[in-house]
Amino acid sequence: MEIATLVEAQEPRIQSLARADAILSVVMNNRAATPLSKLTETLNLNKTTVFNLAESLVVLGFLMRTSNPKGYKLGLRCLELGRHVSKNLPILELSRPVLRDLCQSTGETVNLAMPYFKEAILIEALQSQLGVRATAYAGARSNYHSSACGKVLLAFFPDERREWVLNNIEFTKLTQFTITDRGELEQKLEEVRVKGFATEVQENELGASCIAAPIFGPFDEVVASISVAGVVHRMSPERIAEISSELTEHCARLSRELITK
Amino acid sequence: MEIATLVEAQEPRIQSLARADAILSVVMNNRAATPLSKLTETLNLNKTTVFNLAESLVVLGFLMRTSNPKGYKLGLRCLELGRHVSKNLPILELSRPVLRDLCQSTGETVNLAMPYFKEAILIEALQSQLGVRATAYAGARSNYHSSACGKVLLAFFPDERREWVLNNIEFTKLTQFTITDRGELEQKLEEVRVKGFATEVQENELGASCIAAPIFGPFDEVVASISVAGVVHRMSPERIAEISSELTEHCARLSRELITK
DNA sequence: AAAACTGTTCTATAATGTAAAATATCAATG
DNA sequence: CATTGATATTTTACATTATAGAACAGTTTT
Repeated sequence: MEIATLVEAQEPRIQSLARADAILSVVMNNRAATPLSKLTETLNLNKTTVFNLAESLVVLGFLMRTSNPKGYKLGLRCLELGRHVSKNLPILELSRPVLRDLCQSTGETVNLAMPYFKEAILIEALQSQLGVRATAYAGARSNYHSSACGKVLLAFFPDERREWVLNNIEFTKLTQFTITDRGELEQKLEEVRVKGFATEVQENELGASCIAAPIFGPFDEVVASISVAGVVHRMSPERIAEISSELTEHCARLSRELITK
Repeated sequence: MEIATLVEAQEPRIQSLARADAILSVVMNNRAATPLSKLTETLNLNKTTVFNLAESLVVLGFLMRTSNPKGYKLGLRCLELGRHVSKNLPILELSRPVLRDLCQSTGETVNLAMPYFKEAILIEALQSQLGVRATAYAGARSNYHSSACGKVLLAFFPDERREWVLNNIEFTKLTQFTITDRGELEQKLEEVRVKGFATEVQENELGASCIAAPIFGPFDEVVASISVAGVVHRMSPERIAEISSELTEHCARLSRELITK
């Protein structure tokens, strides 16, 4: 089977890189500074191993040491690299004005997402100015099975890639409305392809509702999606229809612009 | 409040991490996608070594493979980590409105910088709306000896750290006005400490001029600096005086807010 | 069609990363 | 203020892993 040769299914060839990356993940997911002890126990690795890796990451700028409380947190090298990525993402530059427009016209939170490994990742997130709003932040990951922006991406992936994702993700139940059955999800994805956009009502988070449309690249591949997220009671069927038509229009234009670039 | 320190002088303990980081640097500094061959020749490493490292970085998301032209570019994992850093930098959140204010009131480009290793790094950069403007982008590094935001940081570092920087940086001559003599720079830094802010006139780039003031943390350590950069002919002595007083005021307030956090 | 170039796989080996033990540092408690 | 316990480093020896050479495959150039 060729599925095994998908880049994403492979194991990293260099062990220490995989471990260093795991350290960064743990540090990232810890609100407070992460002490060495916590790292070793979560990663189940030898003290010295983690210590040497972490200290190297400090020297390289990926981690910083904090002294009160003693531990590690993410360093400025991450920021440097991250900024370079966003600076060189044509889709991001291209869609920024669109995101602003949408945020303005709908008053809701607007996100730009791209496919990652087993999740989508938010590249940009403009917060609604309303008091009660969907909260999202750039850099956050978004489930393929429960979020609107994830579902559009998944729906329009080439079959092989969609298969791979469906085979590899866990259908985590986030609310009572989350789709946890693969067959059911595949059916919904078919609908998404027909309609040209995806919706999600409290499947990801209670009280929140979301609409998303796809952006295609020069080879007709989905490269990103834009989503509008709001509080569920503001999202009447009429409003959803309204927003989705505005959204799909914008996304279609962005796709065209991407092709001519 | 936690204070973070940089361990700058040491070598990374894990070779493969150092090499992976070097790969990321090369890829970052290449405008176009970087092919394997270019990586191996710039790093002077064996083909296979670089290949294994790079492929691992792909699997982990730090790099992406491009097919036209064939090569590597930075991946979304960098973005994910970078966003997490900025999301958790209190100084950034705190100063964002100040940066906006300054950008509005002066009409010039405004930057927030933090100390990195042998350079400062721009955490945020708000571009002036004027046609002719100083260009800067978040994630970019800024020299300690030639930029205003670098010089303020350096000026207010504890002696030991300033010593370390002065001993380790190269005084690269960027324009005919760049200070390339250590003694001269140290004298200027003394002035900076007396005045409370730093200026720079075409030392970094011909035609550009810059003013910067320091932000202090809870232990009276410089943690960041804000700079206002503009085209040199717009920066008359009077205007510099004007801007610097506004700037130092803002920075002093930010310092106070940081202390009480 | 051949040659030159770039990227990838295979394999042996030495160097590197690893982990155990020893030491040091710090915090908490009697 | 000593004593214990917890956490963080350093040292050291060894085994595994990363490495590089060689062979192979896949492209592009001539």
